[in-house]
Amino acid sequence: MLVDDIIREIYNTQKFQFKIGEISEMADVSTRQLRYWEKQGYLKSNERTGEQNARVFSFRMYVKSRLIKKFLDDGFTLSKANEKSTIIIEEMEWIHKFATQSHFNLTEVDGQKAVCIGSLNDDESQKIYGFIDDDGVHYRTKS
DNA sequence: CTTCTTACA
DNA sequence: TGTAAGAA
Repeated sequence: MLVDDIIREIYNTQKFQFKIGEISEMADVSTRQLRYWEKQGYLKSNERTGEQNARVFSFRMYVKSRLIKKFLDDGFTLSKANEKSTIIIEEMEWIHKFATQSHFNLTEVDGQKAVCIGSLNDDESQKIYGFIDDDGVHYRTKS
């Protein structure tokens, strides 16, 4: 399975806080592994909650456990799987920050949200805008 | 039924 | 890593 497919699969999830059993089921990883990965510092759980001091994992940790699982399946060692997963998580965070902090680039064109990519010359009508819908991303000038 | 820790195969 | 035990 491709990383992009996993990301897409993950973002269809609605819930954003999970118990270890839920992470285990969703990411297809044993609870034993999850506890071990946490002990190694590959995963971090939030403040323990409830009577049994049960771990609570964030959505990000679900993403990471799912990625580690993918790389383990690909034959990487746990240590390497963690490194590769960490890089992807960091990239995702960077992109998320970029997107959420780039409001100054967001405009409305023809009633649709769009981001100005720039223009090939000084002509305002030549500015290229990026749009996104269910079919994906596409670019065009103002109509 | 779930999770926790510890210990052993 | 799996599994079992006893406790919460």
